[in-house]
Amino acid sequence: MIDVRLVRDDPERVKAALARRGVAPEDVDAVARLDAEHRGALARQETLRARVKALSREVGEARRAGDADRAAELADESRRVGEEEKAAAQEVDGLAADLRALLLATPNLPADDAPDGAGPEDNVALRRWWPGQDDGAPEPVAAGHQRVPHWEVGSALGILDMPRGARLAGSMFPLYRGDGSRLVRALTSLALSRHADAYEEIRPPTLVLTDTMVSTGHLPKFADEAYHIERDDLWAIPTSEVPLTSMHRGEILEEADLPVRLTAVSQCFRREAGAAGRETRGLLRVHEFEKVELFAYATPAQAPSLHADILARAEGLLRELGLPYRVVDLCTGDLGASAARTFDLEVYAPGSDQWLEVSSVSWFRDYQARRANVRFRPADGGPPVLVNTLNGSALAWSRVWAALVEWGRQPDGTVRLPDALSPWLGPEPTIGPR
RNA sequence: GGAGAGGUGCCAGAGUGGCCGAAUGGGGCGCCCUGCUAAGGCGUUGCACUCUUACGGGUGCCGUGGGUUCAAAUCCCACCCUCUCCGCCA
Repeated sequence: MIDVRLVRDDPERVKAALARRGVAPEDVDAVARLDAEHRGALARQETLRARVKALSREVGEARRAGDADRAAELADESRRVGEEEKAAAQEVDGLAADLRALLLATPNLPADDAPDGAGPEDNVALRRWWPGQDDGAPEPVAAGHQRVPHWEVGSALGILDMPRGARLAGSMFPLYRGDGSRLVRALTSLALSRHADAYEEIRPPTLVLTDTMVSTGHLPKFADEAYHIERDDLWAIPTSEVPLTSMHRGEILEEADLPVRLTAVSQCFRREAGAAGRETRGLLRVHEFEKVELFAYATPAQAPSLHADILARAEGLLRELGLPYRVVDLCTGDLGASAARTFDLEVYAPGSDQWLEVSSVSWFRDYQARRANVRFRPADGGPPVLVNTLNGSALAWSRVWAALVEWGRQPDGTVRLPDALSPWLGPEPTIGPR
């Protein structure tokens, strides 16, 4: 949620910033108008309320003084004012709800240095990396034996069983088997151990309350994208960013304790409503996947270096895994609603012949913290200030799994995996036919 | 799931429907005293919204949400959470 005060004090700046991501200026005007109406109504209601309280106090005083007539008279007047106050309060509540709904639907202001653009086609590819690049190796060209999509490799080796996953849960719910399953586990272990130096490991709940989903901005706008368990009114998290953002919800942290750095592994659930066809084969797009997340609560001053740290760690893992990737700076038109700046990491998968998004590293400024009400008390003792939140995947395993299997496929059909996974899969890890 | 107890400020812990944003103690912070330390003395100690150029006001918050009342931490209802016992269970 953006700061309504900013709309109040500098509407032109908000309009200019939001125009970069396609929000009409009238929408900002509507917020400003509703805010003014709300405050006017609030002032009226509070004045009436103060009058009721003053009269009530006088009733008590008159009673104690033994003046029953005077007391009855004052009580009558207080009742009358109370009726007015009740009506005024209703108006205030209505306006407040409207204002909140509008603010929740308003996206974050993009960072000044986020590139302008209307959609994915305007994203800026910042850099590419591939194994051996530093030593002058040319960008790799996939050989014929690597041009086999992972769903074919997976079923040939018996490590990925999409048909049986579909039997259990419907399409787009993968079922990993044998070494395929071990590979997922190894990737999680690798990532968590790499982040353990600075990030506290968390195992959050996978099902959360509505408030928790609202804090990150996943509700109310993207309700169709999430699985909802109606009977208990719980939501399946689309990413552990959701529970991590709410971990300190409503708290006032000490500046000395910042940054708070967290890492978590969780299952992630996405309905992917409307998605079907070529883009969804195999593991390209699934309803459930496992992901290791990096997350930080920070002061505004700390935020940029943490954004860089999370990105560097995600890239570091891809380099260890030897997967060619590119870093994409999302343009204002493609930025998620809550984010001010986002870098996507995309891995090239030769068999699927696609760049696959395996991480999204975002800086939210105080947009999420305002919803979640997470603040810190400055070391100099001033009033509490909203924290900044940042997060990024490091990494999402379904697509990494796909890319590893495709790049690793040998002419004989076996799959050679990176040595970084040896601690969990043994020396020179290779997946052969069962 | 059943029975019982309880949820008050940073912590502990009082609280009769009006004089309670809340006693008291501890902690924190500031000052004083003491050569230093300990002890002691004095003071101070929430968050949010809102009005005002400012000084300074107003409103809300005693688990959450409703209700009763001229007036609610205090009475009523619902829900949530914690604890104890029982049941069930990986």
